[in-house]
Amino acid sequence: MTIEKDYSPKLAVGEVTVDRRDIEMLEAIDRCGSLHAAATDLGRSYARLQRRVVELEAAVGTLTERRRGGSGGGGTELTATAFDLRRRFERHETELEGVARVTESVLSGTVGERTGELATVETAVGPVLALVPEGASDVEITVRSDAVVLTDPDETPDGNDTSLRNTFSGTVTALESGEAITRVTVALGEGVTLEALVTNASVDRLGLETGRAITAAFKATAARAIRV
Amino acid sequence: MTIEKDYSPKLAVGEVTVDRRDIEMLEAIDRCGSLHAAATDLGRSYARLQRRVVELEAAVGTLTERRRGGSGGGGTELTATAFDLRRRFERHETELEGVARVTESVLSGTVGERTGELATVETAVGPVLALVPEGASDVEITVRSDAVVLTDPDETPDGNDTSLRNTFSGTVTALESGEAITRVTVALGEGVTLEALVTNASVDRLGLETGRAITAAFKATAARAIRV
DNA sequence: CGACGATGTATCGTCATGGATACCACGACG
DNA sequence: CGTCGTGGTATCCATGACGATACATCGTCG
Repeated sequence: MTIEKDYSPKLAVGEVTVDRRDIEMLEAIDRCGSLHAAATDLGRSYARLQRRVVELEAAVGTLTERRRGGSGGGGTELTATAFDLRRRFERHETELEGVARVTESVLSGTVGERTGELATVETAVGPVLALVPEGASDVEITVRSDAVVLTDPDETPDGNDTSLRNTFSGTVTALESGEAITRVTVALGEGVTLEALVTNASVDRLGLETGRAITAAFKATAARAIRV
Repeated sequence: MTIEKDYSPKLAVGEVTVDRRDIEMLEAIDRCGSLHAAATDLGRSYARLQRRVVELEAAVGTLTERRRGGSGGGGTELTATAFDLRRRFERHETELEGVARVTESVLSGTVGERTGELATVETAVGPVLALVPEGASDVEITVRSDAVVLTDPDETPDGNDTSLRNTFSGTVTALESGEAITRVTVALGEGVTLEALVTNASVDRLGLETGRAITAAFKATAARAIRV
């Protein structure tokens, strides 16, 4: 049985929450030019659409200019606020989609020294600096594959001045190439692997191939732990 | 009116989708030792809980061992599958929470050369390699602040052999420090800024302060564009 | 000045979700 | 062998979301 990560993006504005359906409604209004046309286009009822627009505007501000009478009987157009809301929602949705589509690596360990929300976690492959929930002791750290940076071990100075706080030496064990992107599996030893999503250009530049020694790094702020 | 990013994590398993409420149900069963006790503890009805457990098990597999009769009248315990499902859900939830809590930077531009899902986007501060949806031309790129890596410009060789495909020179314009983490704002010029979430230790190591010249980098696979 | 097509608004019926209740089956233990 | 607290199942009802319908309002244009 395959389990797939799913999600539903929302924007919370005071009491109301804007969901995908609301955004689709705004898009239909923009596309059709009137609430009536948008309602029929979406297969929804005019009454609900109208009430929802009023609800949203009470929370977010003016989203539409609704005119009645006149040639064509009137119509409704979106305001800049509405377009802004839509862009904001789509950015949020895209980020969430990224989380759902990207693979993650899991590192198990126990929490050591802590400062604020950051803590050192002792794992099989050494200490990892990660965001750890309050009061946790045994944890699993998840690292998104699009947050893992690969570097040539020969070119990496030991005390490199970057904000990448977690670096590991490993060996490439698998490459899965797409049209522009390759998923690289790096074995860190002790049976622990880290996946990295890199461009095919990076694969060439770094000379990535099975067996190649490589350095994998990720930021502490991109590593999140859960209690286990 | 402040807009907050929200979300609801789900796991899709065939026809059924597991949501936060299901996980809370499993946790209550584990905590209370029986469906009846879990139902009263959650303020829900026994009947619904029981039916939901059956529904979930039809999709996911055996989640509980339910015994009736005996001393105490029986009881229900979770299986390893249930604990595994819970951990999986919580990892997913934590990743999504990361998206919602972290700030993002936005870069506007137009799409240039494309290979597969990757494309070069011309922005005010130069070309950016990002994941771009099919057929888009004018886009906004979002970059999560926990995906931005800061490096010392003096120590960064021009053709560094990393999988960080987007690097920019900039100046630190703001620092907002928490207990362990600092949000750094980097001005790239042309009014474009990039935010980076780094540990306080990195702030010290890199000598970050307002006015400091710095190099900001992020992976192409961590930059996602939306049509605009 | 009436027609038209849009915006507003109220009301009703339908459907899904979920609690409330009742009743049966089960099995160790006193 | 009855009691007790569990699991298992069916039925009823409240609630909310939403479509369907009906009707009033508005303002330009023929």
